[in-house]
Amino acid sequence: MPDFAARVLSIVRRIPVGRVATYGDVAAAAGSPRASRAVGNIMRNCASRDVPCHRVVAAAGRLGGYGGNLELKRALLRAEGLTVTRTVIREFRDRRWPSAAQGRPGRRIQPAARARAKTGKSRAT
DNA sequence: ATCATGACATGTT
DNA sequence: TAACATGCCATGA
Repeated sequence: MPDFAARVLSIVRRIPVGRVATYGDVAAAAGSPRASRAVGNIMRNCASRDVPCHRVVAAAGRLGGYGGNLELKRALLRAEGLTVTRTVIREFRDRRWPSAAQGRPGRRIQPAARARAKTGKSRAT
């Protein structure tokens, strides 16, 4: 269903200059907050140059990946007025996409995912 | 507290 | 089916 992809592209295109969004944010805006991987995949295609895939970064302000030209991504970000360190963006949460809820009042837990995330290993006591 | 690892979730290719 | 430019949580060191 290309809808998702189209939606993602549309969203990424709406990212203003000097601002960045995470795959998760884009995915969430696209309708599936868990489809961050899908977003990355779609970006990888980068069918449209109108899509500033370089403005899409990983969580925590990390750049994430960029088809072998990761430094290019950093350069682009810096060129937009962002401050990027070796691995993360400074003031990231301050430069986050306005629509992406800057305020993160604690992380919501997902009982479902968490229940399976236990790896089934021996848990303490 | 931080880094790394394991596992699952979600969608496209 | 498996891989991927991820994310989140919990655990282990």
